[in-house]
Amino acid sequence: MSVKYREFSQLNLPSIEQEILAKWDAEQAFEKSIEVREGAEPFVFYEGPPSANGMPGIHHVISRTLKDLVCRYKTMKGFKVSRKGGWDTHGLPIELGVEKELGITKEDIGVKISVEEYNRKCREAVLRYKDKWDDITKKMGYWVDLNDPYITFKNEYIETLWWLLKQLYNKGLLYQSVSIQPYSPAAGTGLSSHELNQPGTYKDVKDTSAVAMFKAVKNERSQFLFDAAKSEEVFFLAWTTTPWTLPSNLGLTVGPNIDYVLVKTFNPYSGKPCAVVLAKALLHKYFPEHLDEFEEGGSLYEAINNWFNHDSDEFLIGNSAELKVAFDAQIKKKQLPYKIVASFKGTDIEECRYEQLMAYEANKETGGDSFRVITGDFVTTEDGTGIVHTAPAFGADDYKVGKKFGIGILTMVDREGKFVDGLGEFSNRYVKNYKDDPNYEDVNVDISVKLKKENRAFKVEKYEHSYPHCWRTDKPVLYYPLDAWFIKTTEIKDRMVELNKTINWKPKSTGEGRFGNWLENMVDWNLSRSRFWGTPLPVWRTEDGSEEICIGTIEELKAEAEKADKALGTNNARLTGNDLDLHKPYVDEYVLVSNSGKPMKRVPDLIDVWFDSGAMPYAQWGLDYEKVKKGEKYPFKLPAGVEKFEDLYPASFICEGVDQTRGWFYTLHSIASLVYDSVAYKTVVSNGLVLDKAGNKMSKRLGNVVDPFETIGKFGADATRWYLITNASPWDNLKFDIEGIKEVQRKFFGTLYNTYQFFALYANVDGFHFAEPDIPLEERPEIDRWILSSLHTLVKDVNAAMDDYEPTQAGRLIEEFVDEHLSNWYVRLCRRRFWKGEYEQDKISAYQTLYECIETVVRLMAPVSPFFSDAVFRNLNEATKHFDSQSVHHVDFPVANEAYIDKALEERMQLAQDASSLVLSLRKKVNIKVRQPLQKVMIPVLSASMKEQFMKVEDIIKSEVNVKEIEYLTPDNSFIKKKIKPNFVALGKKLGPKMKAVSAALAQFTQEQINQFEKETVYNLLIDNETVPLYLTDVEILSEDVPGWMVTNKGAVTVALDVTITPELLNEGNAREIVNRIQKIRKESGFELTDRIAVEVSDNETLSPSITQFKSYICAEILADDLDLVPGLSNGTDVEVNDITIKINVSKKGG
RNA sequence: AGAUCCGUAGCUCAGCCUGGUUAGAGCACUACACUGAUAAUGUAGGGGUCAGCAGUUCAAAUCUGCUCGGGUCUACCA
Repeated sequence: MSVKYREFSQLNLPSIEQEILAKWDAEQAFEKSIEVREGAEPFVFYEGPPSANGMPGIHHVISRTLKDLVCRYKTMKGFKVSRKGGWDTHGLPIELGVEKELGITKEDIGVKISVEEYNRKCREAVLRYKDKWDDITKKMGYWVDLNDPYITFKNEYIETLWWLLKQLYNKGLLYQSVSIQPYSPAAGTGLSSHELNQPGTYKDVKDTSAVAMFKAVKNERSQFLFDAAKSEEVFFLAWTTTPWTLPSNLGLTVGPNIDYVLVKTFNPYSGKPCAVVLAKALLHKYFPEHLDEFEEGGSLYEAINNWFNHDSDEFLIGNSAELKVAFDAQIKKKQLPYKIVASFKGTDIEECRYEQLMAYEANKETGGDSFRVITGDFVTTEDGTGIVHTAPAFGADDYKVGKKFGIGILTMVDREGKFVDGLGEFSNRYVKNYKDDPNYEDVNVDISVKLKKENRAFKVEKYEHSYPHCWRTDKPVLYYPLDAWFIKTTEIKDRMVELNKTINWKPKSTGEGRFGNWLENMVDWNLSRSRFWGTPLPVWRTEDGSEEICIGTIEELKAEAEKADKALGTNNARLTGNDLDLHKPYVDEYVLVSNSGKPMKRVPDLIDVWFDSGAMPYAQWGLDYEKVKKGEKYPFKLPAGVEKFEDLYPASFICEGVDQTRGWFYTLHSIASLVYDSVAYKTVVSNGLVLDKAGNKMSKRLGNVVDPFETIGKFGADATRWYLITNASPWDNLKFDIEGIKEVQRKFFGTLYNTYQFFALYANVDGFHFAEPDIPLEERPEIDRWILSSLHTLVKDVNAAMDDYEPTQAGRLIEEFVDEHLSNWYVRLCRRRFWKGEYEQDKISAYQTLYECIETVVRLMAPVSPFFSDAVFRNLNEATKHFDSQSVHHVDFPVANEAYIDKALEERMQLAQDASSLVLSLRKKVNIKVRQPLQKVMIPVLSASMKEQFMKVEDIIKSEVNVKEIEYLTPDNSFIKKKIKPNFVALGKKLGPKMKAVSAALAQFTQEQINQFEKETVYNLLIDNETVPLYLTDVEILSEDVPGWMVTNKGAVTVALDVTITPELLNEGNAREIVNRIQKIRKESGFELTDRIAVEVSDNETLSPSITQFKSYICAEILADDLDLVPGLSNGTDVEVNDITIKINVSKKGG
């Protein structure tokens, strides 16, 4: 039984992957990877459902690679990792897609197309690209169960959502209220934040803004203002960019800790004296810092100053025509004379009252205790006056603060965007030009003019700001109170913050910053959506809203439906058959009956699709009626082989793009917190975006989208995955560049491939099958022990990185090992061991060592690059049967054996590498090729342990750089020149400020001083007339030079090379050259590695002595039985050795 | 506007948490070498105001603050 290691014909990752894919299919490798862990501790993974109505992009490949590699890793670590796929099927993008396809808009639904038909189209559209998704999933090697995915539009799924909603309803956490939402009067519909975030919706527009004057009512609370002003009129200044909201004004909000001032001044339009309140910080927005041309001591100055201090509003200037002219000029220049007469905090004017600014018939009744000064944290002093005009109907902040203080609500604008009746001259006018009326006159201007005339405007100007517009009509949006259903997340905000602290966020900052911050500023979750294709809210109500029911299951719906049929004679029965559908329009046809016998209809709302996905931990399994009836905590179906829901919940790990922070991550977290007082996931990885190579976001519009099918087809999933993972941390944005994949393919996979091919080539020749028992570590040569030590260090580090969800680090470590250690040092130095000599201990040790390295590496990289690792693993394992497993994905992840790790050994190999590299660079400098042997290298060693370290790797250095001997120069040797420099870390702490002087003094040390220091181990340095004792640990002494030799150094390693070529050395060099030429001929002639040859060489006076002297060496190297010098040899190949041309004739023996 | 990440060689990234005096890799470029791993490999070279400014310190790419630039999310608010 001699199974050979399969050799690859070439490194073609895509074709290797196809082969492996076929095997996985045939062997059911994925299913088996879960089976082999049956009974093991579960590692719970949740798949964030993608929406299959768009094509998969390369950015999907990165997050799915992360998901996959963690799951594969955990599987190899012995966990049972079930992976149920899922599809997100509701939501606006799907509706928009269908509308685009049909060429219709929302208005057409119910007119040109029935809701039924529309929803049927949506249902068809949602899985349009499912095939493509399945295909990319398979091709990229993402192991997830696609046979039984959860689909959010299915009745079972929706039913579970209903059940969850009912839990919230029963806890009193689901309520209806008004909310201030973006609303497009032109389109007559509310807009979602998604719609508001469409490109181009925010436009810079110039609006008429006004600072209005709200007249304070004199009472106990405000008395101090009137006293300070010595006036009968005091005004609060408040700014608005939407004057049309002024008739709906009900309050003025100030910042509790903001400083305000009361200023005595004049109205800039009427010139009338007045006293106004505004934030101190914004004073100079309205009043000049210097009153130029308002001379001190002038008569106008006197008059106004007099007025400032006067205790009545009587206008002093009016008596003098001359002063009046000067005053008018002053006002016209907007150089308002003013005087601060009081300073106070926002809290000091809280609860002051003011007169309604624009009182009409329609806004008489306000439904609250209106026209008060209230406080809110959202007030800033960046703009306006620091006093916020508050119209609760038209701003989310306004609404919130208004509700808190009970100031009522007025909605003086109807849904078409025009003022209601009863607002005098403004009644029925559009607040913006919603109808494209060419004669539209801006009502905001008219309001401002009116305020000016009434002495109630302090400043009116055009103000440019960015304002949202409806993406469909291009008309400005307004914020408008609409009925909506909410989940009272704010009630458990503190608990959610607390639970969040137990979640392991990668990276940490997203959890603490972005997510933590979001939780801190949480508002109630607005569930309502006015759409057609989505999960309906399961609440039925009587017409007057006095009675309602929340339905939790299909059974409950059926029972209620039947009850209604009996009580009201309705025909619900037609809906409850087998084709029952919980979507619109069917669900809206149910009429249920209230306790008092009244009919109830479903409220029109659909729910936020984020609830769909956030509920997937529960809804993916569906409800188990038995458990529902028993009132179990987790009444969900369980898949085969799972005993309890706790084995499926919460997730050990989830992973999505960082854009899901306030999406899926949030909704999972809130539903789990609300319903189960639990986290939904213990670890969450949020990956960054994939940008194009210039750092731009990929978008269809820019045409810089990378097609994952093409990339994977061309370079392979493994190279793509490896590139995505190792190039940047998952949470950093990735600049995707095809060149990077090519590099990974060439450098990493190419090297590993070469290493394997090399191994297979010789192992097949020697018939190595790992049949022999493991050679004990201590019997293996130094270099074997070294690579094994490095390997186990690697295993340890990779385990640590993977456990910490740092696959980038893990991948980079593996790369470095394969390139630097395994290929570039171990294999290169050990090549001869594989093709020279008999099949005995040293050779077997080499095979065993290299085998272990390759096998371990492929197991380490299997999570990231599942295909190639499996291909190599299979090739190895088929020959050795090391593991009783077909696939690398069914075996355990390597565990480091500490006994193999020898840090001193790794260190000295580093010394050997450094020393070799230095000698090679010296050879290069003097142009002596490595094949030419040299006599001696001298290495200064600064300590006994350093010498010992070097001696252990001496042979390696000698053969690597082709020198005969190494001589060590000890510190007492006067031959080397030393250099001393401070040990900054140690000395810095000790000396502090004297550091600089000591450093300078050390630089001046002579060889004698250094030697003296070394001998006495202490040196008293005189710095600034102060003795500073230095010890050897305070400094570093390095050898710098060996006079008369070729010297170079790197760090602590210095080498000196004897470059003399003696005739003996030259002969040996020549012999090696000849070996080299003959090997070349062998190869060109296409001989087998094992073929024996006979060689004839033309006699030459320079080279023949070399050949004669090293004949046996040459013969051994080239597998020659005969080597003859033939004078005047005529046939054979011309070969040049050190500028001499000779002829060589090589013939195969026995052939 | 707020939060957050990022800014180091032409490009992609280490180093920063824990401050220490020649700031590293790979790619690309240039030159040379090697040729029984060969669609490989080695050696050498050029290439850096560590985004900028200020501070802390004997010492700052590293710690602090601010500014600028880029990305993302949230908001758009009088």
